[in-house]
Amino acid sequence: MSPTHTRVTTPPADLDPCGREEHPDCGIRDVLDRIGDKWSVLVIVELARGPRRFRELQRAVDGISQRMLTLTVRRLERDGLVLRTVYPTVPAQVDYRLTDTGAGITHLVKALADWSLAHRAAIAEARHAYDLAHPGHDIR
Amino acid sequence: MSPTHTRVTTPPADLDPCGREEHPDCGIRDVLDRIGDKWSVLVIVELARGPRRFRELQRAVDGISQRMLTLTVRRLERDGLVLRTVYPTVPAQVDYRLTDTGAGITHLVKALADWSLAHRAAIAEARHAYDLAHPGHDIR
DNA sequence: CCGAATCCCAAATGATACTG
DNA sequence: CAGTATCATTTGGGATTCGG
Repeated sequence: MSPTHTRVTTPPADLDPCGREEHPDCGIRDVLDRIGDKWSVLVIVELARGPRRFRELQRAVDGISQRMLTLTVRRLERDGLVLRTVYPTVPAQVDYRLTDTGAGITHLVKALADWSLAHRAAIAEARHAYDLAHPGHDIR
Repeated sequence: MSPTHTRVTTPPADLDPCGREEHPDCGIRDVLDRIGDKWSVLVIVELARGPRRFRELQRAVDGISQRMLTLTVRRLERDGLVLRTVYPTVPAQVDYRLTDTGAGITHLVKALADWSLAHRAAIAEARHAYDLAHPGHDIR
């Protein structure tokens, strides 16, 4: 039959913009603002393999500009995920390593990567089908 | 001694842009491009609580514009994470729900949220300390 | 080697008005 | 209600140059 229930949800979404009850909306924004950018995760992944110097990181991440690497590691340092150590040699030498907190995030990253690999094919297929069904409809 | 190798980077970055060896870099980019934007995760979280109509979603997510909600759900639909159903009533009625694939991603999101909540305080503190130690140094 | 400073472009998002 | 169309703005990020 047809849906007879008129009111559907319409909860008081005004109060408490964060997560009332138990759903985790708000916390999520926090993480995503931190690792959702273009490079942070890749840097974390590389650092998860061991301490790295600046140039090593730049070579490993492949494609990152000097400016973005600087910004990325600085933000990670600011959030306490990465420890930055400067050796007053000449020329300068700086190494980066994950803090304990930063190391903990690698588990999440791993889970993300696993899920992605597991569903990559399905997603690609869905996209292909969508694009066939909606020619000229550009939403990218 | 000094580094005798003159050439610095400029490697054949064209070949194998993805991850050689076994590290999962590439897959990660895939997921992040999908859920790393400003709204996708919030929409997914809301849909995880049950099917929603367009307006319901907009009210629930709180802050999202009509335009961005449209774009977000369209992309999720394209990737096969969300199923969009149009009822040819008047006025129009459309509902959105997670596909099985989309539902599976909620576990990741949950893990992300949990981690975030668990470390939120530590991160806030780290930021505060950093900002105190680096006054006027804006890296946001 | 490790950055900071500057300039500039492209993409993401927001605001607003209009429509079936 | 559920969008589409435009325009304005903000943001992310690349290229280049300079300095310790």
